[in-house]
Amino acid sequence: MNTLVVLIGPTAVGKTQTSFAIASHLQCPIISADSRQMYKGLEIGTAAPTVEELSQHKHYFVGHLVPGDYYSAARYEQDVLALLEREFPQHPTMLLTGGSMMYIDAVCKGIDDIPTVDEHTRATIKEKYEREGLDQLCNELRLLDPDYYREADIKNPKRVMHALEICYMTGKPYSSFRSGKERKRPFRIIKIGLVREREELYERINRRVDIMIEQGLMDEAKRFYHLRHHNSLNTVGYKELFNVIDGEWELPFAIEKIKQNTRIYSRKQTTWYRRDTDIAWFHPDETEKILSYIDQQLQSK
RNA sequence: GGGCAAAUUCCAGAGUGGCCAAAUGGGGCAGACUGUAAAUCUGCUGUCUUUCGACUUCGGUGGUUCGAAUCCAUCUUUGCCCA
Repeated sequence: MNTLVVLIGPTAVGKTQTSFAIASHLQCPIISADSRQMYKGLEIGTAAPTVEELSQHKHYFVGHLVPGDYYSAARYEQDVLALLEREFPQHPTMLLTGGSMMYIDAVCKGIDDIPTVDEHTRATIKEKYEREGLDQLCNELRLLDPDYYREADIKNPKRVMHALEICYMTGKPYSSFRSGKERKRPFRIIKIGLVREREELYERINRRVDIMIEQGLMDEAKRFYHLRHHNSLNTVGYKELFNVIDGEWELPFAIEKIKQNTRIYSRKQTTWYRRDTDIAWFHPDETEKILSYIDQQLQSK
């Protein structure tokens, strides 16, 4: 049976190094599950694999987009499934790794088939929100999709707007597209999680941010300043430096903020993964243990 | 040496007699998550208790008052000003 090994863990925990060890062991390419490393040009701020690392291990979904390109978890799901179909004949065991929780869940559990919102609808709802406010959008949602309204996070503008976008565009309630059902995959999934003591992780985060600055994160941010309103640049490490460019923040303050926001991000990832009981947890230093765990899982059944 | 101002819960900072365990922001913690998710949003944040509630807090001490973070005295510390 074909197998997808999924390596997850909070940012800066050490996924990259471990992924190389696993990829070498399994002799397979690496599928990145990082929603920001996909964008070309953001290498420093997203701690993307280096050119050298890329030459040693074949990677998919690194730098294949340009900041400003539209992408989503649903597209990622499709793209990865298509890739796996192509790769499994040569590599019956594949490795997926990254920190984008929803992307990983989209691959492992599937995501409902909801139409992609067109530009026009998106602009219409956005304008409506800005002009009439969230309450008005909620009122409308209650009429158009009472089922979703009941369970929706109605304080979250993004959720409310998206539901309305779908209602407007399709003429059907958003909830009619939502099954919430987990998809069965035609391959086995082995989930490996990496953890460190919080203090240890924070030290690594702080150190990594300092290194990013030394490597020229500021230049990278300057290069993409003109695209700062795109979601791909609404990213820890860039948004803070944009404030420096705007003259609102001093650099040292921005650096502290990057560290802090990265710590917050790592905690959010941990919260997400905590409820996933399929994950086997290891310390990143336990490479041998991880490899033998994978072997053992591969041999079973 | 003299004068003035200030000391508030992790931090900043409101509060000037009861509606104050004390606004608001930051930070911290926990959580949600189906379409640009490194996004977006929520809750908690003195102690004990499931709730009701009880108890201890607003630099120290001592007063005034039915009642004080708020008023008075004094002490300590800090800042500013005059020497």
